[in-house]
Amino acid sequence: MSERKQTKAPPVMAEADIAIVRIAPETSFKNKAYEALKEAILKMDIYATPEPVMLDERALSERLGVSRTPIREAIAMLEQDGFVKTVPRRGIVVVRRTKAEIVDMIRAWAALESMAARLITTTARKKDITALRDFFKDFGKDRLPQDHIEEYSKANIAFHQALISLSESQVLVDMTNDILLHVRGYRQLTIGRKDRTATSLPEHLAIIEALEARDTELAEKLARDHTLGLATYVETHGQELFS
Amino acid sequence: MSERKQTKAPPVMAEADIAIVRIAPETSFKNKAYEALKEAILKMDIYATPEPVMLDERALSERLGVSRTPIREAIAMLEQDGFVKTVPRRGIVVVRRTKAEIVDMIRAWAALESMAARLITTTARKKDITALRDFFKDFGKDRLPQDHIEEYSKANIAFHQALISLSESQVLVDMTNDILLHVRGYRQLTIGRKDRTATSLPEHLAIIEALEARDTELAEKLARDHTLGLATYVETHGQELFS
DNA sequence: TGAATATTTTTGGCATACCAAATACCAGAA
DNA sequence: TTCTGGTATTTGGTATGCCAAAAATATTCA
Repeated sequence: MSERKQTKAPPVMAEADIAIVRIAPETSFKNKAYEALKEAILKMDIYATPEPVMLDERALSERLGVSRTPIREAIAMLEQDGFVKTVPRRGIVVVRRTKAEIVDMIRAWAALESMAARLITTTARKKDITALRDFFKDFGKDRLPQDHIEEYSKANIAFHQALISLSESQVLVDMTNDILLHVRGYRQLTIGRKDRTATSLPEHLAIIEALEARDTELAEKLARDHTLGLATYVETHGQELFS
Repeated sequence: MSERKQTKAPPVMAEADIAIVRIAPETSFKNKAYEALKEAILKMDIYATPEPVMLDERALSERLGVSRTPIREAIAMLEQDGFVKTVPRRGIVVVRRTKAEIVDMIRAWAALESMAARLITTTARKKDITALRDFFKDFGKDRLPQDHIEEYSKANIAFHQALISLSESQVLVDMTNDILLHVRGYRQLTIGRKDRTATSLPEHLAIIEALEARDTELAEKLARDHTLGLATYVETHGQELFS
């Protein structure tokens, strides 16, 4: 069946062979609204005000220039993600996580990253592991992380994401990214990262070394303890912000 | 402010004290549809047929006796869960996971349960840990698990869920339950559980013992390896079912 | 007869209108 | 002034109708 069509009209097929990649399915308003709202929620500082942050369907639909229907579908999606919660006849409130939830999420993250490390020791290529050092090539004894916090913080997150990607497990990548999205806005987390920059770099390098040495147990342990350390920091120093 | 109201009109307040429990918020059609569709999807055997399973909005709305609007919102939610995928102008297809995805999910599960075990060794009460044995009290040398597979399988799942609950981390509980929902339908998983019943029980008991001994590292390792064993089984014996 | 083409049907996307519950607001009574 | 009742408004929930793209079907022409 298929070969007949292929060999049929060469001149005509020629233009069909050109990079037609099933063009952008022109994302629907629903998805556009979802992305827009998600970005807006992640951008705002949820923990800045004592009053709960509310969303209004009609206002949003007017704001984004679409009807309420796609907006409502987008909100249903965000609710599944755990970013908002709609209360019938009351409104849509942006979810604020408690300190305990944040700590729990970081622990889950530690578990997943630890598993990623384990997998990496058995499957990743040497060169890919070594490449992880590049994220920190701009830091050293002459250029301390704690003196360039913003820059180091970005390298830090990039490193963790690259690390997990090396596991070649899309599930682990997706789950940890999800967690990161929920946790990023928590102020104490950022502070925790800053306070820990001094010990952070050596720990990262130790993890890389264990991975290169294919020391499964050690890599797993180091990765776990590193992130678990952040959890402990937040648990100890973080204060409960409004309920 | 508050005490004044309390001491004001006793006779009137008397009737207000009657069990008024903020009646059931009567779940919306959207949520009812979500639950109904989710259950239907989980109940059906996705991997039984080569052809993709499709859903039809209009058919569903007629079937459930509601309009398309709540149906569409429910489907948007299910899509976030990863149970279905809607293709514009094509239809809504029930997602079928590949063997690799299933294996990855089981590995993530292993990571999370391992972390739960770790937490349990430091926080759970002795009696709660010991109570885990009850799930298997009906099995022993005189009544082997492999001779009562169905019964043991249920006890097995109940044990794992109870174990994770002991961590007192709602995040871990939710994440593992999610994974379980996605993985349960995969036939090779069930077969794997059956083939492994013989070694399963001793491994479970070993985990419980490590927990009771508050041996963090050991409990963590045993919990991890136990579930990782299932992942390996599926990876080795499971066959790719229709792409 | 077969393939290109026109037409009908199907299907998800979106806008709009209306409903009912919850709330906010306001006027009148104590 | 304060409390009570009632009314107007707000807000999420749902039903309907129409649109356009894609697929399925019918039709026409060589």
